[in-house]
Amino acid sequence: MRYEISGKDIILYEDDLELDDVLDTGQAFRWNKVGENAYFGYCLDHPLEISGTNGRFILKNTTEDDFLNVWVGYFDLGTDYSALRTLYSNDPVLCSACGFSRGIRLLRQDSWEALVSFIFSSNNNIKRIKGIIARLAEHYGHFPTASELSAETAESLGYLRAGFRAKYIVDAAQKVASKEVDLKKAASLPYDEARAELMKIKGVGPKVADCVLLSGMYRTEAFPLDVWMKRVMEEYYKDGLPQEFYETRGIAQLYLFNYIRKYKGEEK
DNA sequence: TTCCAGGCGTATC
DNA sequence: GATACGCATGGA
Repeated sequence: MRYEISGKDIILYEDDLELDDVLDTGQAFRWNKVGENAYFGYCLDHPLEISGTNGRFILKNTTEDDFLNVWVGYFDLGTDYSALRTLYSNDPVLCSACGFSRGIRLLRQDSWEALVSFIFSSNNNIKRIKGIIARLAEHYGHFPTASELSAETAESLGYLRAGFRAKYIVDAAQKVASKEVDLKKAASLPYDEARAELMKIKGVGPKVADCVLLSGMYRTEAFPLDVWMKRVMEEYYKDGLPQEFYETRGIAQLYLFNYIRKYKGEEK
């Protein structure tokens, strides 16, 4: 990663990044495509318009402070994804998946934002998830805190059209606001304990907990198994994923998920 | 009309 | 602990 300041913009040079691979693949739900290789979206309440491809990107109207304090972390620019793909290339299936979408990275999201987002993702599709979250942030004028949402009820959240998930959001907000579930502490617990802690929240099962751990707490050993990944495991990894990938299997999952969803999704 | 969507809670065995 | 089933909503 290398960058330079150009007027009010930041120019970012990063070979292992494509915006379509990270911002439009179901990792984060607050980005909208505003042109070819161009997106507008948010990390919590930090807005960003970013565009570019093939190793060169422009972060429009971004200060160096915001770049270093928010976006370097968000896009995980301190991690060498070429080295990860070299590791994964020891496995034939992962090797294909890495070649299929080279620009994938793990977005390091805020844990609360990730928790809310992935509760909404349950038995839902990406388009609707994005709509629900957009209505929520628009209603408050910012991404609401747990404390703000803890005063809501399933009924008062009716405008979200979130269906049965509204009551889960209220439960999450109340438990996080009261520290009954302490997201900060959970982030540093051993994996199994952290997962169990998150699953105290109604609407958070194994899959949502793993998504929050991976995307919201940068626990790369978390390995979300959704319907698509279950197909991958049945088809290619009947004996489980090779142990050598354990520590970063969550990132391996991103490549595999994107591969199966696009490749197999278009097949049927 | 029916089915499905990055699952989960509940009931039942 | 494993396995069915319902669940809000909206698009295909």
